Amino acid sequence: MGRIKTENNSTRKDVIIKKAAELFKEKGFKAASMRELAEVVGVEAASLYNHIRSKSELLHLICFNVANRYNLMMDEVEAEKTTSLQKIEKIVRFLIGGMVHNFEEVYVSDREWKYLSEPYLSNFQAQRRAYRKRFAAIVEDGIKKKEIKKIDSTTAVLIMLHAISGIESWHRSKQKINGKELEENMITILVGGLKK
Amino acid sequence: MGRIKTENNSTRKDVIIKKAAELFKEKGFKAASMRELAEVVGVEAASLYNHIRSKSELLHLICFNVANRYNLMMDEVEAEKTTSLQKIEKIVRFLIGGMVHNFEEVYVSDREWKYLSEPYLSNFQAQRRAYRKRFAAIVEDGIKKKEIKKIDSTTAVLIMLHAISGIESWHRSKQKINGKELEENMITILVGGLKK
DNA sequence: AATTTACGCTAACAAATGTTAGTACAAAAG
DNA sequence: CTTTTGTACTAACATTTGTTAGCGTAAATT
Repeated sequence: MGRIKTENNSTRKDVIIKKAAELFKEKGFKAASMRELAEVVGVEAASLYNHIRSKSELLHLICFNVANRYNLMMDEVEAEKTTSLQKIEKIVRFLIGGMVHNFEEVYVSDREWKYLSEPYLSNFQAQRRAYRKRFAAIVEDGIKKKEIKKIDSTTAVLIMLHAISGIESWHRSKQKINGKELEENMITILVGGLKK
Repeated sequence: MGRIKTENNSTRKDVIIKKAAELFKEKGFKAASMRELAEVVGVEAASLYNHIRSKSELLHLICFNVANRYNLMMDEVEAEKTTSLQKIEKIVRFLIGGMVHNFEEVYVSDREWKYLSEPYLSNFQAQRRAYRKRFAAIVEDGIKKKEIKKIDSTTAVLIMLHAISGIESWHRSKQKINGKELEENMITILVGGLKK
């Protein structure tokens, strides 16, 4: 077989990571084998190791790529001088966008992170906790300012994050409404459910 | 080692299924091995096969147990003569209760069903689809009767189901509010987000 | 053109997996 | 007490797994 085909200025490693995200999404990290990944990439299994260190490296590259993007977004939102509800809406829209346009990667980061190996596992979990805390703080702030119903902020965050990760079902579904429409519907229900 | 200890009038098979649900929840179906399960049960791996046919039998027993309960609940709700919003509230409360009190089993059925083998996989998916359709029909009905905001019913169902399955995080969380409080908060946000 | 690097291949490995065969013995049934 | 059944054990199996070693050649660099 020939070489791994790259396009634009992505490396061969990038190609492998992309295909890995698709495979891990479809089969789950544990069930996906390196031989399957190799076949999708168009190469023998052993050849993958010219580009990557291990299977678990693939997982942590995927997970931390997503986590970093989320953290950056959160920095941006916190810096804004807008109402809490507007901040929440921005976060939710960002997350929905991620689920719609970077589906595989986000999905894997969401569902397969528990197979990360140490020290990445602990690091990832810490980042996740911190991120949720920041999100909850915004909700809390909105409650104090009476923009938002008096509810448990942790539960509100939990609902939003998981509702969004459910976009997975939307991807699978046959008769799907378009992405923009999905986003507006989700905002209506989620943000609408918070508003006082 | 001695025999598998049963209590009340549960069979040894029941004990294995229960432990399997816990293990599958913790490690994931693929990552959980029969040798690990055996250790938890207090027996050698080969001994499990005196009670069960295969690893995958365990998974489908767990999944269909949950699916059957859900279908029965749905029959009951549909038969009621109440408003759509009341029906939805009842469904949501039932689902939350399941996540709180039968956590392992429900979690496994929710996240690991894709590892079912045929023909169980197709059967399960069909039941899942049907169940969601029934749920969406109730939402649809509420929209027609102007009890509920004009939204895409499929999206509404997706949000509710996934928000509820996110109770997983609540289980993991250290400083958790109690189950009843969680339920009321979820109802406020979810049902509140639908109400016109 | 000559040399070095990148990258593909085949072959093989040790470990882990689900599962079966065959055996021994305790509990239940007669 | 005797027989039968249920259930646990050890040993072994064929596969599948991630990964490494060693080799050859095409591409890149000089």
